[in-house]
Amino acid sequence: MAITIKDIAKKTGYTVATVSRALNDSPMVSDKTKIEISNAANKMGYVRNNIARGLVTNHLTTVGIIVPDITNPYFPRLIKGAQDTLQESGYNTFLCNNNGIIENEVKHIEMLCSLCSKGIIMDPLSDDSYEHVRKINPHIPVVFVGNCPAAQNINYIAIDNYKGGVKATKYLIGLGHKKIAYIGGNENTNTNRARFKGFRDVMLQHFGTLDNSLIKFNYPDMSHGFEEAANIIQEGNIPTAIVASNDLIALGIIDCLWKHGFDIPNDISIIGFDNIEYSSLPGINLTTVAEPRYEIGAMAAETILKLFDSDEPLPPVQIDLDPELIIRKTCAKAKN
Amino acid sequence: MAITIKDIAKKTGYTVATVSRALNDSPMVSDKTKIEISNAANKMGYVRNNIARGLVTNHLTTVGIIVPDITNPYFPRLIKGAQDTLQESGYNTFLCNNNGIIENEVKHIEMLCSLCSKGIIMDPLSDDSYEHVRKINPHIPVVFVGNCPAAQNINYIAIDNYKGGVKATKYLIGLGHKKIAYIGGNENTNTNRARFKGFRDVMLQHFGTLDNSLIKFNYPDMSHGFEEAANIIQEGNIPTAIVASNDLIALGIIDCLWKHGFDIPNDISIIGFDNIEYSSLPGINLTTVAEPRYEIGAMAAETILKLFDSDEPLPPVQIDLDPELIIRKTCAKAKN
DNA sequence: CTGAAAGCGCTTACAG
DNA sequence: CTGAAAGCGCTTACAG
Repeated sequence: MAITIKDIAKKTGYTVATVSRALNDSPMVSDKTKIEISNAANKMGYVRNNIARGLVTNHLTTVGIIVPDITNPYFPRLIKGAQDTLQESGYNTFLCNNNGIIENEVKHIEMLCSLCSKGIIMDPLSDDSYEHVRKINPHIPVVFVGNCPAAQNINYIAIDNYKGGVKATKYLIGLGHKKIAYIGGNENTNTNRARFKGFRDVMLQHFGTLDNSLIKFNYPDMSHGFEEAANIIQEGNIPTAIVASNDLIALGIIDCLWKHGFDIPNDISIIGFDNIEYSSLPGINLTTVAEPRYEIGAMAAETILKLFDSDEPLPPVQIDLDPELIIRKTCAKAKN
Repeated sequence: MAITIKDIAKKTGYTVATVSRALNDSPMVSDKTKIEISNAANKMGYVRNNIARGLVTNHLTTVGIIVPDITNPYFPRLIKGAQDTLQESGYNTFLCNNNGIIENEVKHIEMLCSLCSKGIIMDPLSDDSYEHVRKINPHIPVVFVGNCPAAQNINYIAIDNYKGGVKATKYLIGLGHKKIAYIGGNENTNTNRARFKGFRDVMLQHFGTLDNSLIKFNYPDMSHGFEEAANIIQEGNIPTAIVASNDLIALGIIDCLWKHGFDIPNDISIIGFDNIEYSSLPGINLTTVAEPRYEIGAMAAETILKLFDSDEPLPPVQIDLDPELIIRKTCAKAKN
């Protein structure tokens, strides 16, 4: 159907070997021949079958990206950062969404390997994610983004989430808050544990105790942020400030508090995590701990590219970027 | 490196042909043999090389999705709709972002074809997009989403954008507005032309004339929406309402108007298009013309799946969904 | 600088 | 029900 190097060989009178070499700009073939062959190829509308090529070279210029949920605005920018960098080097990306379901994650790893992807960039769902990859393919380069499983010798690019939790909590305490709630996401991930640990350590250090009724965990999206805020309100033990483990949760909390007639920030202060685009929207103005997502994606891509190019195993790349506190309008001084 | 059917054949004593058949659950092989072989495969950690398989079957279970910009929240839900459906049928997706640049779109089409994708779902950048695909591959199934090139016999799933433009404009006129501005996106796309045409026809029909100084086109994102709103304000000819050709533009307009001290909706009403998630946010509450993006993605996937399954050419699938006006809080009656 | 040949991992008529 | 063989479209030592 499609035209192949065999067709070009027939047309030009060379063998497929020479055609292949010419098309790959091999130094072993004369310029004259290269020109002749590439002209014929263009004229005939040839497009290389990279699948066949991948079969013999044993890898494709394809890398897989696995994220939990592309509709969480956290991810598109990260993905774009990775794609822009990868594309410059001629790599294409398979994108997989697992919707937070571990079986899907495993299935995607398998599929990526079976499609001969050269590497995987992923935001892992659990501490076992690295093992899952290694069980399926002992050698494929992997770099984790945003979150990293608690494993040794892995590559990851993330922010220092513990420090972020500390920063957010200290900021609120500096504003005079004492009764601070925490609404977090999936506890299986290092990211969520670290953010919460930062919160907990600072609270313990300042007040010597933690009010467990003000600590909630749930799926990290708007509707569950809304739900947990409603739970807190219903339980009647109202905090003066809330730390949300991501902006989506924070948005859900804001929605809920507004619907219950609370004034933000005068009744309750809110701080989020991630600094997604919509947090800076007029009308939202969420104070948050920023994560440079585009850069994380780009750095992950650069890292995996380096792994591709190197013959020897490289020391693990483990980067904890400094989280930046973005002060907008959802936090105010505590009233006495 | 990885284990192949050859290894399994050696281990079990069958030939690769039988192993291949067994693994594909062919009716030509006995259950006993199937079990024996699949046990061995599992024990050995076999994962099928789909690249090799694709080479001989001449297609992979891969479909490409091409969109302008994944960070526009319009797309993630559409992509998810397509992916969820495709995944159920065992298809994986290549995702391509072209950032609105036509050369990138062409490059992506080539790459998808060279990687033997079985079909392409795309939001085209121009009327030529269909020809570009056909030039590279005369037969690959394509379905357009959201926007469709002005070509015959193509498959597309979209909303009736003309009707959407009409609805938005009539709603504003019903509220008593006369001086209505229009801030639109990329004029190369049918979508934008149709939305604007709806606006223009209604305005002409009601007022007999159009104020060209209140009509702007630019790249469809927040910052350019902001920019064009600023232009209108600076020119001093202030409208009482603005139609934005998408929600992102509307958000930029709102940001700009607020910064200039306007009250929305009392000074100026705003209506958008798309109903992205963030338009319903507390603090935003954008009135908009909804596009059921997840469903569009899912329908596109179903359509392409049908094309895969059919031997004869199918009549083109051309679906214009009815756009729904979502009334929230950014439009008010015009003051006299 | 070019060719002949083997092979990447799989599938699939053709035999038996 | 199973095997032997050809082939998918490409690349790459090995010769010359």
